[in-house]
Amino acid sequence: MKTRFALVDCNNFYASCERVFDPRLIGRPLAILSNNDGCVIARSEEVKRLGVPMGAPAHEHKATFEKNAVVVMSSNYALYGDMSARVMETLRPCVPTMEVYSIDEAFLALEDWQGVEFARELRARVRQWTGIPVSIGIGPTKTLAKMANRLAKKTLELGGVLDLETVRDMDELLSRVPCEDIWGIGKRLAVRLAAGGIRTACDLKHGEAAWVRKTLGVVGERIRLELQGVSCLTLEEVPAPKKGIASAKSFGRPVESLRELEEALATYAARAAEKLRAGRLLARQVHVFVATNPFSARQPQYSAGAQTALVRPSNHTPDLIAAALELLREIYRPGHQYKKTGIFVTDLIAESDLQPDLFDAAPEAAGRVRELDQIVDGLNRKLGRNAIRYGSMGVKSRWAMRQERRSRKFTTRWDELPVAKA
DNA sequence: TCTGGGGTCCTAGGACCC
DNA sequence: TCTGGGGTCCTAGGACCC
Repeated sequence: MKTRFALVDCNNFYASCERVFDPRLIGRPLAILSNNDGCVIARSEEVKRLGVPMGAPAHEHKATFEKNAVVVMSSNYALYGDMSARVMETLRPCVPTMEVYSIDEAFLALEDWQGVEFARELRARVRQWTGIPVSIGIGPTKTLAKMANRLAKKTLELGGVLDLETVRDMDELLSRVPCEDIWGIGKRLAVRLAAGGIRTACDLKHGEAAWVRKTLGVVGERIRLELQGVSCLTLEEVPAPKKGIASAKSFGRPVESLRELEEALATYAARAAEKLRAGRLLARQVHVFVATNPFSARQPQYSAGAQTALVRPSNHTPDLIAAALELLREIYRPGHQYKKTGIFVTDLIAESDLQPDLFDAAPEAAGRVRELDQIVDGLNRKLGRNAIRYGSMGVKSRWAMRQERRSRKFTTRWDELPVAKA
């Protein structure tokens, strides 16, 4: 039995989520912005056709947006995360195994009989159950399934589905795919390949093994084999345990005072602690960084980081805040216009793997600490993020990111449910 | 004026050990 | 006066992904 992979990818995912809950957006050009309303991170087809590239700074395209009546929205991750879960749960029972690859993509392992017909039905089912349109690419390796998916999305006549088994001349097809469109090859590697005369997926597939290995390392060699149909990347059904958890954000406006940096960093540290607890993990290392705005050429630049080990692995909010603020005071230099700060916790272990320590607080005290965290998490889930917070996180948050046009949390908060009028 | 956030994997080089 | 080589672990930096 030969293995075949399908890649299911939601079309313009964030834009599609918004359209499910506001049908007036259907057919209108729609752009979704990153945190801080900074970059364009999702575009409806209409916006793609206007030539606004992925990741473009929003302010550079303001005129295009105005001229074409583009609806511009802030991103709403609570909504997208929940819609993603619905899509994944729709797919899961239809195949023997699957890997959730990102918020809007899943690799499926297919049985022999599952081909174009199956993919069409699956596509219709996801559309009907969740409102989200998807494209499906099928191939003998993950890299080829990914490529099939891109082509399915781009070629309207295919109806959103392409199985490479139905393609007669693979080399002809591969010769129309430039290297930088191959999964795993970015701009830099494409330049290196071009220096050796390799410009298309077909060139790479037939490239000389030793040269590819030397130029791109094992990563490139794997891709070359995958293009030949030799599967090197397996389906990761169970997600690998996390190695680190980050929480970092740019400010809505520049920040100079230590006091405000501390508030922001304490807020991110609390968020990191919350994520640790959600995954039943403890961190041993805490890294902190600050940076000025790298795009601001006229201002003096400063960026710095520092790290420390916690006395005992922890996911308790005050522990992380204390460690983070101490590091911040080490690296803070007055007189700079800071744009960003963040925390990164690493060296993670499962709560259940913690070795008891001779000097640990009495068990009942540790239990109370855990209970306090659980109460805070519970209230914040119910009342909204940071409804209950530590004093060091501040109240006014003048540094908070901009999010001027966010839709409601239609599916995850009772008080933001959509209202239907009959 | 305005340029995201959260991850992964690989490699090279240094420290250290035997 | 002579002064190895192989293995492992760690870290920083680069490249990629969505």
